[in-house]
Amino acid sequence: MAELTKGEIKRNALVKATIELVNNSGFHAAPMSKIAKMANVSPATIYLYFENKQDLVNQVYIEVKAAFTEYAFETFDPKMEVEEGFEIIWKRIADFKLKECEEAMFLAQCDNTPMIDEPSRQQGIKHLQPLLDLWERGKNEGKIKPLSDYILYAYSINPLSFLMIAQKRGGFQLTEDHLEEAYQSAWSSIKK
Amino acid sequence: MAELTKGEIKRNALVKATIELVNNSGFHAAPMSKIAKMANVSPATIYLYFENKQDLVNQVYIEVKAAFTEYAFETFDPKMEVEEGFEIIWKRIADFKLKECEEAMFLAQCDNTPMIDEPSRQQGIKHLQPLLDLWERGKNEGKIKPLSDYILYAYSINPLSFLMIAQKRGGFQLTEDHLEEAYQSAWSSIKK
DNA sequence: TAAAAAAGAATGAACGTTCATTTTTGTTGT
DNA sequence: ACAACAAAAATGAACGTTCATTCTTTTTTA
Repeated sequence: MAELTKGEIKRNALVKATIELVNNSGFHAAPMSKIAKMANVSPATIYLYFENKQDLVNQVYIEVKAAFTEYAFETFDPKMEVEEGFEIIWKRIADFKLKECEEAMFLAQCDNTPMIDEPSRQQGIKHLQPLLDLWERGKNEGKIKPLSDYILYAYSINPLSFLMIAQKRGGFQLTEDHLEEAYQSAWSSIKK
Repeated sequence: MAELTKGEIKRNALVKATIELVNNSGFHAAPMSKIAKMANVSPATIYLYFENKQDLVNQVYIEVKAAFTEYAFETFDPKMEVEEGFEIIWKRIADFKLKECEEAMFLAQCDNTPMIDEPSRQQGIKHLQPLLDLWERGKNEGKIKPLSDYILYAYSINPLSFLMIAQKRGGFQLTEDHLEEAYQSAWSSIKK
């Protein structure tokens, strides 16, 4: 286990509390006082680690996004065949969205609102490069449709966000079978 | 043109102002005073038309959602063949998301945050029934994959939301060609 | 001219942030 | 090993502001 200083522990608690509260109530109903209480910390302590509320959510966003992409590419190797690489990345992303549901919900909310300021959002996008490179190669090898990265993402990766939210809100249970179906849909919409 | 009473005009201005402000700043930075100012109305006047702020966004959500689905199904007829029906609905939805960008952005934000309370959200879902019925028929006729409605929606309709936001945020221009490609991706991921 | 609609100013609560203190930590001299 | 103490971390209370909402008055409508 990594050695965590007392400060890091407190900071992590604040990050976790922010995610949980923003997920369940939204930015507008996640006051600093509640975040502090949930992290067992004084409101004033937050300002030892973050400049202000905006800085807090920006930093949480960047960190969660980084954790997400690190997880997504962990078992991927750029030397893999395009088909195998895509399947591995896709399934890691699916894993993350279903297992680290809180984090993924937070990202979805950030990506669909003006909650995060633009520089932080840009920062979050950079990490996706390995997937874009893989697609580039897939297009060159004639294995992937010659579409814009935005369209490829919209039809292969992004649907997972919708399914995750549907699952979280109830009324839909995403089983292993569903996952395999979803993967087939994803691949069939981008493969040549 | 429909005859609008003075009250209806004021109410519409409030709805429009709410959409614009929430889109650009988020719920947390869209105070009643600004909404009122943008609608050229006194803050107190808002309370003649809406109970409170939550009621305001709930009502806006329900109305925009209703306008969206009315537009989506306007040229659709349940007697159509499944393929034709789907294409027509899909393209109407695409139209709406690209032309009525403000309204569509607002819906995307509502659908991905706890901004709207649960009853209002349920209310908004109901309108999609014609599409679900079409899919049901498509499955029975062996034209559409026997997948959960959630997965069908995630892979055929929802990607449009992602593309719309990407377009709005810049860096991506959704041309007519792109649209046709997107439609083909949508159809190929749900057709049997 | 009465009723309805609208306005601006007022109100109290809640919020983000800061301040004055206290507590904890780590270092030094014995 | 430990007392003394300075620096850092953390706190609860307090501050000024902003917000949603209401109240009283004025304007518009019928």
